[in-house]
Amino acid sequence: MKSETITENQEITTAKKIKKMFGGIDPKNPPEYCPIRDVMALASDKWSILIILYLGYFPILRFNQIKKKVYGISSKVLSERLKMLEADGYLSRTLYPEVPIRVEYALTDFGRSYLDKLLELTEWIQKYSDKVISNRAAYKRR
Amino acid sequence: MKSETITENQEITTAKKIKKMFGGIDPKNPPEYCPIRDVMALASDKWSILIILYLGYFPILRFNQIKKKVYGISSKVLSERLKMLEADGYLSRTLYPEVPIRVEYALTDFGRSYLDKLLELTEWIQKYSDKVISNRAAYKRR
DNA sequence: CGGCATCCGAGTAGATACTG
DNA sequence: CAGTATCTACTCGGATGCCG
Repeated sequence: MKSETITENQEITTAKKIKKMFGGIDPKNPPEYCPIRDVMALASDKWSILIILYLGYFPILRFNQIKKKVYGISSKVLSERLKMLEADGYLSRTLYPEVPIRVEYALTDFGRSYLDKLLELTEWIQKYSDKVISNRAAYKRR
Repeated sequence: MKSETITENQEITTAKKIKKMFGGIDPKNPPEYCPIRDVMALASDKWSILIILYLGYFPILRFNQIKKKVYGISSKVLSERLKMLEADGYLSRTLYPEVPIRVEYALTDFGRSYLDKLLELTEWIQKYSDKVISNRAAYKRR
């Protein structure tokens, strides 16, 4: 049957992708360290995502501007995340030694390319989040 | 200039996507609760991701099979994640009342559609994880 | 086999205060 | 303004033991 064949092909493609990935993502080799997990940890962190999204929308932002926009984040966590995101190459930090001091953050090209991927995922999640929430509510009621 | 125009268009498209999203993702309204963050929290959790990837590759898995594959996860955390992922609709849980009991987990259609999105992101991360790790090392050396 | 209950330790986030 | 320092609170994960 036609639709089954398509489905099967789709599954085979998916399986190939996953197989290719498990070389890197499978934490069994080495068991103690997996770079992909490590990179994912920062990149999928809730604060990181919001910071990257806001810098995608407002190309240049200063520390306290980000802090206001990313509702609920503390100075401590924000400065930690900014430092890590800079270290990993997602964003740039430019210091202007004026008085008072001015620091500007912006996405790098690399950061923008990640933003594109991220947007695809968050769009999907946005599209289905209501469904997920209602799934969850229905499950609780059982 | 041509390349600038393309870049600008790309930025405008990105900005539109983000703007559309901020209606849902911006935690300011309501400040106390954002469904997208909530859904993301589970969906981007490192254990959840590994579980979904393995179920993408092996269509049906039992509890202890998953536990062996997802290296390092404890029974407690695995059963928590499975319950949450089932509640949110990503996977199905089928109990066979034999002795000893048998329980099988599989992705739902919804779970598979999420897997597709997830693979796009993890492929990107896999592609660039070396770069990120070396970025990070270079940053530390400064 | 497939969990759940309990306890405990580590790490992380938040609040607050302070500084170049 | 852009952080850092310190302390506390609390969540989360791991270990263990038990049960249907």
